[in-house]
Amino acid sequence: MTTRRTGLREQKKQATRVALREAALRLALRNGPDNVRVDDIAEAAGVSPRTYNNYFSSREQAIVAAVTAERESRIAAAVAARPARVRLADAVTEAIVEQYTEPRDHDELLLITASPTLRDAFLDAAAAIEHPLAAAIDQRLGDTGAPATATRVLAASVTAGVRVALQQWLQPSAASLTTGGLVVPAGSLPDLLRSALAALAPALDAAEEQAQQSSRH
Amino acid sequence: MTTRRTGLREQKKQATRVALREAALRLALRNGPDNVRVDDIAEAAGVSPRTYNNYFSSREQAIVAAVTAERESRIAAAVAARPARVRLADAVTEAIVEQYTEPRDHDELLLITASPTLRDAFLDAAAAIEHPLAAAIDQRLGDTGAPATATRVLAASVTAGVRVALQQWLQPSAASLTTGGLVVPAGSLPDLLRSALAALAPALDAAEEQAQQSSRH
DNA sequence: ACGCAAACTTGCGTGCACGCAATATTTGCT
DNA sequence: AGCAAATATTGCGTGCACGCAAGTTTGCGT
Repeated sequence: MTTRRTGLREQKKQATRVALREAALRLALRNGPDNVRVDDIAEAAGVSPRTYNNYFSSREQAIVAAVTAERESRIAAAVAARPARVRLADAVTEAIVEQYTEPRDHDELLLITASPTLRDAFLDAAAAIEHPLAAAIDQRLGDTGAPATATRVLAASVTAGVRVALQQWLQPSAASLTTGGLVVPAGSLPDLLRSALAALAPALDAAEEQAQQSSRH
Repeated sequence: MTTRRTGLREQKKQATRVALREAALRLALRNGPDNVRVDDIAEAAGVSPRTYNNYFSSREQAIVAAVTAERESRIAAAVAARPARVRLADAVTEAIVEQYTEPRDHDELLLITASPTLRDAFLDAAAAIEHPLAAAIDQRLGDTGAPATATRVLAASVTAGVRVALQQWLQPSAASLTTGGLVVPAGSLPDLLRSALAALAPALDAAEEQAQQSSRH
């Protein structure tokens, strides 16, 4: 019920998708991120180069997909899993922090930090949480099926907040400059996420409030 | 004082930049958006194809740049121009609505609506308001020079809200579906922008409140 | 069991983005 | 004015994304 669609076909598709992203990661770790051609990945996964682009629309996408895996759906599930009485803002924040805190292999993160191109692809991949998140938020308030504008904006904003936090985290820790004030960019990812999303809590609260008002008839 | 940097060199750069984007727009209008090769644009602007990519990093970018022009800086200026006592949320919202309402030629917008690739490029271009916006917001509250995390998140969220509004506006007006509820996607751009940004007003209010508290010593 | 239709893969061709190194132009300085 | 450093332009070469039109596999109804 998670994937829908028929059986054997989809199975094979997922298989090649996994094969591709694992091959991509393995080669990137072995040869360095810039010394991996998409032909190599395709060959290592046993498909044609053209097929690679039927699965991933850029060279970097497969590599970060291997690290990111199915984070999007797990975040949405984590939001849905929180008890209905916790604040929406807290549910979202903690679900995100939880999914970004899990003990990821550090080799892979170093790999991503290495190449600017990979960093960008990583940030782009994080944007994939937007739609699942919108669905989860929509379900928590009203669940109107058709996600209202406010819901979409909130999901997009949370996604943007996550991006900002990740940017600060990946920042090459540019030290204090001539501006005088120290910018304190570095920090632990959970802290960065929490303080980024804190700025959006009032908006989430307001939406929740409004949904509760219109539900009690 | 707007651009800094020395004189004649920068002048020529801006000239070719304008030449490129105007050539791009003209050719796109004449031949249709998909029948314009970057070599054509470069030739029409009197530079080498390689130089084109020193100015624009994608084929579509020059076309949308011709329509978008300097909207980013104008939005930032419009935010700064509002009197200091209007709510931050209102200042931002109205500045954005104002800049997106100006009587743009409709031929150009039809052009963008035509090709999916151009639509994407247009949405990407809208994201360029994020940094100017962050600067403007930062100036309005505290003006700490080093934009705080909250400021960056708010600017990113507003940008995301604008993107959602533009998406709804550009939507091919998919009519009501089997879901039963009509989604009412279409509408005037100002309305869409206002209702999208309304969802973020509480967050902007909260940030403003907090800035005022810490400023009164 | 058979066969058709839908979905997936593949090769090919085209246009594109961009690193690199050579060349040309502008700038600031004396 | 003249020169050296900084900065822009250009051609070239490589790898990549993707539309298209075969060929191949899978699913499903009868």
